[in-house]
Amino acid sequence: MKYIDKLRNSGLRPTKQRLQICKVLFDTKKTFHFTINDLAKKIKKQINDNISLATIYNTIHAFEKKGYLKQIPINSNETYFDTNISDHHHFYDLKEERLIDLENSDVGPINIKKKINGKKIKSVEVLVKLED
Amino acid sequence: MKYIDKLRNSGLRPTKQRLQICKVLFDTKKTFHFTINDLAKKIKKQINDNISLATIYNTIHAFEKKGYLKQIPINSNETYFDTNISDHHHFYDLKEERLIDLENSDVGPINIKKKINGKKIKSVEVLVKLED
DNA sequence: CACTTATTTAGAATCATTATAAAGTATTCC
DNA sequence: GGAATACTTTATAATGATTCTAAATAAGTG
Repeated sequence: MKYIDKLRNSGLRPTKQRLQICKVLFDTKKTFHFTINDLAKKIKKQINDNISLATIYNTIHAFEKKGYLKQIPINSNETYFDTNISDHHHFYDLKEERLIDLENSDVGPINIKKKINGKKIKSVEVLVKLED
Repeated sequence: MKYIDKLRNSGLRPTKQRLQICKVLFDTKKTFHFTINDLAKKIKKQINDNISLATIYNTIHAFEKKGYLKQIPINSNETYFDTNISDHHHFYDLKEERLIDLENSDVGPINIKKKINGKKIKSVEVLVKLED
């Protein structure tokens, strides 16, 4: 029922589909990275039920807007999301096309000295590209 | 003739189209960010000649592979490129969907403490998202 | 339960990017 | 210079992720 409350509290109706997606995304101790395509496969495997692709897109975007997911800035034809919404960074292994978490403690503090008038910093994200 | 040599030296034939694209990209003191669509418009305006979109894609990818351009990691439906290939970072103004350079001196040194076995760091890129 | 509003859905539409394959151009070697 | 070869360009088609549409369904409210 924790997901029912979570959804209700953010103004999202707790539908069967959203609850199933919550389960796949958040019913695990480990956080993970995924694309919509990854997620669709995972859903198909874990729940014995079909959720329309459009619904997966809608839900992921709603969750991202509510702050339950983060997009990872990376150049790829697919959009990557992260269930780890804490302030942290990523390695990207160019050869294996794989994202690896960098804990905040793995990166020294980042000091942005420049200011832009009337703008606030919303996030600071570091992408470290790896090669062999 | 500098572009002819530049291209030849990297194993690319100096074709008319590539030279024209070089002119648009590199014949200016200022570096800039662009998408393929931006660039196509710029080419149309600056040279009175048509270059096929396929050629623009081919050329930009060739230039990126040779290190004359960098892709900017950002979530957008279009790929952003940068003629500034030096080690530097970006602000991204979410509202105006605009990229702004952060000189290396605007960002304190970034210390990546974690190591991945057998992998070398190729680049470290910081994206600072701005909101109002 | 009736009513309003949000959500789901299949399929179509969109749009950036990549593939194709034929015509054109640069390079090489004589 | 003039083949022969290899690389490029090009228009167009294909691909593939994402978004749109509009009808059907489900949730919230009184």
